[in-house]
Amino acid sequence: MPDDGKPDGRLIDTRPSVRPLDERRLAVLRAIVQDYVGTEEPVGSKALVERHNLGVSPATVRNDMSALEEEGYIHQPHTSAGRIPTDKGYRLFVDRLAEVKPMTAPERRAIRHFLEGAVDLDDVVARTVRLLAQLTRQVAVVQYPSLTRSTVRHIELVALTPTKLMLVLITNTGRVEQRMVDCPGAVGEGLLAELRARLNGMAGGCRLPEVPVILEDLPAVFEVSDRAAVSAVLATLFETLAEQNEERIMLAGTANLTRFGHDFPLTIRPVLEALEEQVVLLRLLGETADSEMTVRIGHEIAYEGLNSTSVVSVGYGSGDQSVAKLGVIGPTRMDYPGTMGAVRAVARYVGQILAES
Amino acid sequence: MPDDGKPDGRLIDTRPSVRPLDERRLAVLRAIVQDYVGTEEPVGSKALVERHNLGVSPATVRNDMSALEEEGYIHQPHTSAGRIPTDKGYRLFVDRLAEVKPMTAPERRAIRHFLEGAVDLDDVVARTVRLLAQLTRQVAVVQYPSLTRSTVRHIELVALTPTKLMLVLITNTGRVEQRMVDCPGAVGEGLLAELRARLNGMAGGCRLPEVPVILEDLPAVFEVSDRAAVSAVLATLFETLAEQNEERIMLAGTANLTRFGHDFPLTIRPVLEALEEQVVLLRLLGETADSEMTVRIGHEIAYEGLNSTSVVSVGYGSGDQSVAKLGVIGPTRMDYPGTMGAVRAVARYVGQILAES
DNA sequence: TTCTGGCACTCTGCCCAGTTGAGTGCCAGA
DNA sequence: TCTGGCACTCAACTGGGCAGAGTGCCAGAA
Repeated sequence: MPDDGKPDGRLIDTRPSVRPLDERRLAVLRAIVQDYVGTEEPVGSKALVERHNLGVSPATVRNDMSALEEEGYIHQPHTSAGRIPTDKGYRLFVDRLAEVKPMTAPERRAIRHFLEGAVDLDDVVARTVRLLAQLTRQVAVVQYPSLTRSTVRHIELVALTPTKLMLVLITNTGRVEQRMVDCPGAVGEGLLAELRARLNGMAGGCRLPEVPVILEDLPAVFEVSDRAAVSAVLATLFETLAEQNEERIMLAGTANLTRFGHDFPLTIRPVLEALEEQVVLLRLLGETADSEMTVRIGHEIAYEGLNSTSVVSVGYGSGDQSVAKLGVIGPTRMDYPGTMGAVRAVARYVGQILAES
Repeated sequence: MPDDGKPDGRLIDTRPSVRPLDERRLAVLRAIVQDYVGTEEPVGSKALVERHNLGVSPATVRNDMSALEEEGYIHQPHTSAGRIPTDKGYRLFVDRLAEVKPMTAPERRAIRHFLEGAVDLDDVVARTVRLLAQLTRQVAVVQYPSLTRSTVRHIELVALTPTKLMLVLITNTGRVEQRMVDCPGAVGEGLLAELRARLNGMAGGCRLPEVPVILEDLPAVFEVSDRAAVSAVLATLFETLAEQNEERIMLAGTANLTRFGHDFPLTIRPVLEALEEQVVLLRLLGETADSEMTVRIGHEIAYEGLNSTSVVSVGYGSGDQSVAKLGVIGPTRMDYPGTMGAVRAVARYVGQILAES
């Protein structure tokens, strides 16, 4: 059989549906995605050869389209209409056809400058999310640096009344959590000072999840009469640490949803609903790979209301390690290279800003 | 002239445009508002007499409508269509024709129960705003108890490094603000303790805006060598107090915007944009009267993007005095009595919850 | 084998005219 | 002052016809 001559014959191809897509077909798919993203209208063979110089005639492109449709990469709303990429088509585009489009130097300067103006953690997050929304013209989501990854900078105890303490936990990312503690008996200033010193001595600099383990035996160090109070404080502290679900998220750019498509109310409603559910957003970001950028397209997203959207997300961190995630939510029909470029750039700069402060 | 017999003749009427509207006309206006709010469609004379038993014929109602239109209370999208209330019409409806619809007993119980489950201030606000959005099926806004009205419960200073302090301000409403302070020189533990004691002694229990006045001369009490550090701390404290624009707001129910009307994208876009501007929302709530419920309708709202909406807002507080505002934003075509009832009820219960905690 | 030009076909979208029906304004009479 | 009747207006719907974009297929060229 003449097949033998081909280096990538069927038998050794591990990507079964890819083989029939030779270079030109991929180029056609890329062109379709690009055009559709631009015009928001099904794209036909003639328009395609006019805008991109593919070097072949519309008829040829039609054949390729036919094949692409066969494979499920594009789809036709009705006979005698142009083609629209499917989720699978976008996936292929993102994986093999698109380059992340880097920000230009002036853009990068602007990002950096804007973020540097922040005065505290809240402001950093607020600025980041606004910036991201503006750059991508989509909905941006930024998660506050998470408790699990960060370390204890300081633990403070304040006596409000003899039996009522306030516990303040400060992390290296600048986050502050405070709780009230009701102690079973009066707590003297001496005990308070000792407890404060020991807490900071033992737990200072530690990762938050490790703190309970480290402090486990602390009550034993104190006088029997004081142990109840110490335990109460510890219990509250551990509770604070454990409440990881208290992770906060900030959102911006919801007005951009209005640029979603023509069939508004139906599409936009579930998205708005999803955006109000912190849980959904957290899960969305939680599924992001730690190191590299994650793109989820349409039905790849577990949450049903977001099935007509795509999510581009990435971790960001103050050092080499990521402490939280951020991302963008937009229509599946979005400018992936541009969006990915913006997301990556913003994540990098927030990381730098956090590391500096 | 025969006019003399009428007790409310022109000369003593201080509401010029109201006189010609006798009882029945007002009833017609009320009926129009009610129907339009329900159906979202222009309401005609025939439908009106069918649904409400006005005791007169459609022709009569038509005359009344004509008069109402003359006065600017209703308006016709085009000849041979029904009538729609104008902003002025809604205004009259709210002022003179509508009763605030009280919540039913089970509803009140549910509200109370739901709010009682809150664990801290954040949670109270979060629950309140969700509840309000759900009850009214509109966009709800709740302002965090404001700094200006609240008092100092405690001020804490924590040395992070010899020259870097952390200042924590705790208010009686449970709100906590923290700032970093860079001191010009090292701050000893003794100085820190004295400063802490004096700050709390002098400012504890005071209203926040009064604090700067009270502490103005504090540096003079300390050794000359320490004054720079004290001043630095005070500067940061005053800054924190002054940042009233840092007032926070929580939002819920934006998905309800999709029920806004048919002409979506145009209406909803500016609203979403407005909702992302904390400043706009704060001003909106800021214009709320302290004690009573405020209703602003359509063009009565200063911000242009919200000209097709109405805002129902009211202050709430932990005691007799209001410490913050909350409210609802919806289409001018909204159920005013019901919305006002819900807003009032929720405000009352949040107040109670805050007072208890 | 692959590409190309040509051709017939299929749809949607748009325009146009005609019809329907809700709703009005006005008027004369109770 | 209210009512019934009547003519009028205008948006919304309907159906037919037309234009245009796009396809699929086929026979012939490279």
